[in-house]
Amino acid sequence: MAMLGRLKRLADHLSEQHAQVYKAHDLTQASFDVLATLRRSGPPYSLNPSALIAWTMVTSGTMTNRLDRLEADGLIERRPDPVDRRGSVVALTEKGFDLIERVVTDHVANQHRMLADLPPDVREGLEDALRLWLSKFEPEQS
Amino acid sequence: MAMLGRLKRLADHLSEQHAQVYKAHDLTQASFDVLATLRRSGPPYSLNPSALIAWTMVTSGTMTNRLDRLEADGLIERRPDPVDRRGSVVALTEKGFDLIERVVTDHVANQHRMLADLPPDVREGLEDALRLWLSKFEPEQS
DNA sequence: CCAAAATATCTCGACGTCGAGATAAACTGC
DNA sequence: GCAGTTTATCTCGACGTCGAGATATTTTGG
Repeated sequence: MAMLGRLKRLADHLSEQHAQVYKAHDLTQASFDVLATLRRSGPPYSLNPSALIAWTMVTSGTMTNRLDRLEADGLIERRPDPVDRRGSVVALTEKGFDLIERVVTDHVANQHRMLADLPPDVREGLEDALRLWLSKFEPEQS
Repeated sequence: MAMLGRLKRLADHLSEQHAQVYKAHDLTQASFDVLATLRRSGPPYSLNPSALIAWTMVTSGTMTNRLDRLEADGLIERRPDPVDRRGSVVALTEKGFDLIERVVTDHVANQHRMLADLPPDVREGLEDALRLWLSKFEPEQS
């Protein structure tokens, strides 16, 4: 019973920790997600909005809004898609790339720090339990 | 590493499950929290906004907004506080009380259903791990 | 080829949240 | 008593999200 509350509160605390890292670089979870997705896609660090929507699992309205802000901040660029005039291609600018490199470094360090709070055996048990429970909601991965 | 993502996704799925119950009664997590807090306070099912703010851990602006909606829906009433003219007293209306009774019933059943997905031994391990980890963020309870 | 269906993206209004700042009333210390 | 501080609540603007509904373009089936 109380476990559900604890799980949620813990997740909230962890998100808050993450948010602090983003904030130190003037980003939010939302903007980090987009930039990190572009970075993860590898050179030339560009994807169309549809792909970003699929990866980040937000609605198109939300993505438009995110891209508007990132573009205004000069972190991404929207270019016309050469092969589909309905669409566009979103690419990291140099400024955006440099920023996300730095943020990811901090982000990863932060994740290690968070996990370091947990003894290895507890962590393994937790890992297994989460995987099992999550499988009830996300049947298969690959 | 991936564990942090799983934890968050699991928490999101569970929240989503909760949200479905609320939605079936035309409530949101936000409005449920307020009504449930009032109900939990026992007769006469009333608290002032400050107390609600403390229990639900939201800002005063958020609480004003929540109360406005709940009042418009006739689920709560705002009465002047007889002993402090700065404040007011928020009370469940009969309609609000009847509603939250029903929702809580469903909510509890839903929680049991969610936990039933988990074998008892896994659950105990998870419980302990969560408690331990959470204690790093919430040092003491009582 | 073309009409109909599908797709890519944007627009817009509603909601929920925060946080800074207003307002009014109640306390506090002389 | 009263000036200064604290407290209770509300207001307001910014942000982020969703979802329904444009709009433009591409794809599909005959």
